[in-house]
Amino acid sequence: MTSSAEPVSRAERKKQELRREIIDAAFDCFAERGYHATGIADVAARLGIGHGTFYRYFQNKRDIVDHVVDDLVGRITGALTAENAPDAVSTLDEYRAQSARIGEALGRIFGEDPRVPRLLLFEAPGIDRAMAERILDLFDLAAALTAAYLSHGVELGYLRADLDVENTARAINGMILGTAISSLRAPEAQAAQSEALRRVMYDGIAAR
Amino acid sequence: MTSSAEPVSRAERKKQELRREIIDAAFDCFAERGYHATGIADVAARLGIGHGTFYRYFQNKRDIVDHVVDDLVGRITGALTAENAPDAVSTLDEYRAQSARIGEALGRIFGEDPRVPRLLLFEAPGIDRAMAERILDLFDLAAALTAAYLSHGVELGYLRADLDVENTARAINGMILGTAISSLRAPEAQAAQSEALRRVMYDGIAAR
Amino acid sequence: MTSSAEPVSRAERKKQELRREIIDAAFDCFAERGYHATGIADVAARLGIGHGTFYRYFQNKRDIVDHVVDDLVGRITGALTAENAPDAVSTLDEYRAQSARIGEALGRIFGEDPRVPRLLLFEAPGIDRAMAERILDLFDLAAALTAAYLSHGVELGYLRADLDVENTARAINGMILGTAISSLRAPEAQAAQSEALRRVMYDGIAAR
Amino acid sequence: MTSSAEPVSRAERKKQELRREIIDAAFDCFAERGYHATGIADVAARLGIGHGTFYRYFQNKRDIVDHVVDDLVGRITGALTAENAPDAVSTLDEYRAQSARIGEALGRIFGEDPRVPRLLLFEAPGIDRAMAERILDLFDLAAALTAAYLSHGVELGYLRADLDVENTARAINGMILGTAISSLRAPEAQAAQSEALRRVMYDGIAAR
DNA sequence: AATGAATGAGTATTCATTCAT
DNA sequence: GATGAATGAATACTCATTCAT
Repeated sequence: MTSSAEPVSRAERKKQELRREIIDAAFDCFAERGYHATGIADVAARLGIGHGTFYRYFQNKRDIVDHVVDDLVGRITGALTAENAPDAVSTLDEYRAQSARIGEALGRIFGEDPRVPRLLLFEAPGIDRAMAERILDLFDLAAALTAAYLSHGVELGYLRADLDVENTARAINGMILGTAISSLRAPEAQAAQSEALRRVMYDGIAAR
Repeated sequence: MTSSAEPVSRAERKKQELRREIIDAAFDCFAERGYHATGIADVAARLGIGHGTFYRYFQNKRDIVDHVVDDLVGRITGALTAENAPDAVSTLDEYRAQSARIGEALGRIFGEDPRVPRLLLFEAPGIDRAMAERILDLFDLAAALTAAYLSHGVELGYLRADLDVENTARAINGMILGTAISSLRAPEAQAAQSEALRRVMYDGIAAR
Repeated sequence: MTSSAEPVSRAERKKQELRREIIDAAFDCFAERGYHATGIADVAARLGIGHGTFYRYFQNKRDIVDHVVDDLVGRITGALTAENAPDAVSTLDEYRAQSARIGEALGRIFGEDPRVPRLLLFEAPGIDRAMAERILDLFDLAAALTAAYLSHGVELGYLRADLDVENTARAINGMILGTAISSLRAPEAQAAQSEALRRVMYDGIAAR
Repeated sequence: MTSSAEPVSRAERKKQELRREIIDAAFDCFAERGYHATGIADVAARLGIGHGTFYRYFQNKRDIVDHVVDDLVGRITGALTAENAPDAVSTLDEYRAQSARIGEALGRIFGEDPRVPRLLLFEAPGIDRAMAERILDLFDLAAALTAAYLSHGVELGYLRADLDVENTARAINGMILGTAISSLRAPEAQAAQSEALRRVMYDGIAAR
């Protein structure tokens, strides 16, 4: 009765905790051994729980990977909202600072843990058509965000007035993607990569 | 014995032909239904051959996908060599023409048949670690080629002298990758994509 | 300790009540969805109790179905004893009246609720050998009762003196069985069925 | 080329043979251990084949039991057609002879191998609703046949003119059913059972 | 050389039962 | 006493691969 008013009892909290742990363990397994090579038993064993327990928390193997991706997508979109939302800045200085923050945030997410790009870019798309579509949705979402960001830059007069924001957004996201993939093999090159990306973006490659 | 000197007898030719057809059929299946969802029986059925026959031409399921990827890699590197090799040009005009040719060729390969990027980027990396490494190798190769191309551009004075060719190459390849992925959903936007890519590359996005 | 002498305390009564409800719920489930398709969780959910609670009242899934069958067998034998016991009548008129009463009673039990024949004839025998034997025991019991009834009829001079009571009893019970099964699909035909059964029984089908 | 005209090659014949053996083995298993207690592996092991082979011949476990039942139904209807068809006789003597033949045939099918009634009456109805319906269909079919047989008897003046053929048919079939069930425990009583059945049928049980 | 019948390793999933709370 | 979270034994089914014909 004391804490019955709170929406979460201790049992409920325990439950959410285990749910979280299962998602994490599944992420580990899928990223390390691959979705198809991972059995539910592997995920359960990693947590030291019975594999029947898994099915108390998730419908089936396909279900968990959706939640794993949800989780990653949440992390990424979290990095691109709030203070980093396209319209959260209004001066050039702020714009530049935001630009740097976004780069850093993405760099941290993708670069710190190579399992993130591995799962999202290498494992997920091959799971099935529905998942491939989810990843494409994610690219579309990212393109829309970047486009909004560019539009804002054009409005501020910071970027070229004739910029094709939509397609340029996709090109820039492609560069970020390339950085993420590079980081799978050469994590140490990430800073230089980001710098190169920024230079291409702002200055192009042509001699003046 | 009579014709053992000749590299290819009629039987041998037949054999090579079927081998080729199996690779193509496997490509079709893998790209359309996915590697794991495709059975050897599906590939054989598409050709109207017995599925036992498959094993007379390829070791196993894993073997064939390697050959499918070989085939695609060959097509891509083919587009980037000969007249499009990094050092095949020596004037700015040639350099620009080559640049356009490469863009066109890649656009054709990736854009004309969405199954190519789908297999190479969405299916292959998730098959297993070895295949993921192959795809990363492919990215490295592409980066090396692009870097050589950029170096040449710098030497010619066409590109910025302080260009970080290695990392810029990866950024540019990332943009190409982004274009290829975009083409999965919006093939009609490809031309505009390429144009945006080129403008970013040569001019950057900043207002002057 | 205080009321250990009394056979039923309030708690004990509660317990018996829930026990009864579990049996009924199990009967419902088994008859509607089938024994194998029914989970203990289904039975518990129907009562709104936790499925762990089930095991405080019954040993296991196999145990409960025994009790469900017990219950039905009790209902049936109840209809065939007391005033309907084979030797409860002594005149032809009483015999006839008893005959009608038995028919009515069985008709009510089997006909009113098709789940009774469904469980007893369709579900139970397939559960396992032991249960099949129980059902055969039930047939034997019914045959013995009917045989006693026929013997009595012979003694009263109401039935043919040369009647093979044992085997005729089984034949008659077979007809009742047939009626019960028919009622699964055509409950409305039950009265006509019973009439036809009686006519065959008493008059045969041959023209005179 | 020699025998390519024949619809069945040796391979095809082999295939049909194994198919037949699987049905028989499944019948054995289902009748002896029960449908649910029987695994596909059991059926395969009984034949000394790999259990994967089973799936080359039947869709799934549910599929095979349908074929087993088909087989039994075929045997039974076979006994009730041709010379035993309701309208295959035209004189009283023939009618009686046919009656005896049918009794004999059914007695042989049900009595010789107790696994037949066990599977059909004890196992099949509890498998699932669809199978229960099949069994009810079988009862309906049998009732229709018996009714036709009785109608014919009425026309011939052999049976009571006021006979309720439909319901009487079901009563009679019930007696046959009773005999079949009895034979599970007392196969030796079958002849006496049949005789009692016939006497009830033709003469009734009442004293004259 | 081609075939496809046979094979069985491998795996996702269910559900009766237990037991700590 | 009641609960339901945890468990893992059990099993149907798939499909890559082999090999006799």
